[in-house]
Amino acid sequence: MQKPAELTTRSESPADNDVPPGFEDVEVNEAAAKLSSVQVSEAAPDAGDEPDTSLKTDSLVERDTEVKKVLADDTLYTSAKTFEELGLSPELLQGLYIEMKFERPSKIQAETLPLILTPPHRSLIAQAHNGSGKTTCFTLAMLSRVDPALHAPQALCVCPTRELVIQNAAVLERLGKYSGITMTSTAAADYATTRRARINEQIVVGTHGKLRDWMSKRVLSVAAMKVLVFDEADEMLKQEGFLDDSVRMMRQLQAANKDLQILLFSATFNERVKTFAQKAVKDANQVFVPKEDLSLDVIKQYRVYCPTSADKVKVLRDMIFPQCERLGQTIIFVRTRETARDVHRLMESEGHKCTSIQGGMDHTARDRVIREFRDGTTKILISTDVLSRGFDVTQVTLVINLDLPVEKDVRIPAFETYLHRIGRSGRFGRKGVAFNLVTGDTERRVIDEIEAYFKHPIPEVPYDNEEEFVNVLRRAGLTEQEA
DNA sequence: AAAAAAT
Repeated sequence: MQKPAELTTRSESPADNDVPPGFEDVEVNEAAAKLSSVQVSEAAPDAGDEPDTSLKTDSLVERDTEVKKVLADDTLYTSAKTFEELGLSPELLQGLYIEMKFERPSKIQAETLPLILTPPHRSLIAQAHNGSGKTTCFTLAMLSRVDPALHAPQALCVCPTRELVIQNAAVLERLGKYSGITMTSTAAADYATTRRARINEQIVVGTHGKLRDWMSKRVLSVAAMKVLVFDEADEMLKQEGFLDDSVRMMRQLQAANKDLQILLFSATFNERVKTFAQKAVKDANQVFVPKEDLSLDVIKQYRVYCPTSADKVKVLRDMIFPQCERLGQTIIFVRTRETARDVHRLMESEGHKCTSIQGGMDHTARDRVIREFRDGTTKILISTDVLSRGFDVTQVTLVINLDLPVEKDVRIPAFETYLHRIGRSGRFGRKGVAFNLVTGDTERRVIDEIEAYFKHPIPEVPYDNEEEFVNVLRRAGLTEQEA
């Protein structure tokens, strides 16, 4: 694993000082200087090979969490080893222990919760691995900061998809079960048409479109908002995506409350989005993970060269579907809505049971597909990138990229999307395998670039050798578990 | 011919 020497090297690497142009240089440089001084003093004992556990309260010295913290001021934060240390209410502790069955904070929770919950409640830009418990972080943050006596919306969580809204609302509901705190979501109700009164619920989860509608109709008041969370924040701040809506949302809430706490959470922040986020959210604390450390080792990744796209379907038919009863659950990602529909129809016509989901379907159909997949009725789900981020089904062990993740210009790899897609498997330390089906020179280049970007090998498996396929699945430990 | 998101 990681040698102490490498830790020291990393802590002094120039990457720590890569202040984005146009950003408030002074503050960041001060913070960076503070950061490196912390690291040097903590790295020093390693040189003598003398274990000094008393100093190792910071995750910076932990081997498997190479986080880089940049603090906005001198406030002293101690990472939390227990939930009790966080000063959470007894009701929230009950939610954690009884309802969620959590015992202690995960690493990202231990690091970020003190940053979020300690006055002056600074904003936070936080990067955390897929399945490392970041939903719990921002959910706890919202629940802790709400005033239960005030019956008005005080925390808002914005998500990129309806499915994520539903999922986050469910976590919120469970964690807040004993708190008496009220909540609603854009997927649960249509206030604009069904009721004229204002939203009284204390926490609101939603997608942009409907939130904007509610706010413009004054159904959702921003007057008492204290916390604004962006889940999948890099996606929410992407130039050609939700950027405009997200910025407008921030301005609107900040206009009502200049002390608004903004929390940006994602597993990925590329340099461009990171730079923008740092400019958009002033004086934020920051927690980042280098991209090389993000490609989770628990997920075995392979490439499968297929001569034609018909051979891709052949791989599904001959290798994947016959194994699916032994495999837990599988998500097959495709690039377009049309492909999702077509592949679904084709496989069904051949007698293979599966479902598909894409943004063109109506809400009730989407909800039904998700429900059936969650309860295990369906083993194989074909999906566009609507589910690439955040979707959490523990039983998913296999991810197939039938189309590689690419940008609008299909020659350009969508690196972040790749990481999010394969992260749908291997949830919470379970096993996971990802097969990338590759046809043609463009996709060949794309998978090579993805491999190089994350510095993580993606070895080849032949497309027409069933025995080899089964071996790969067995070696990964996927076929041991009987359905 | 990209997906995602309002009416």
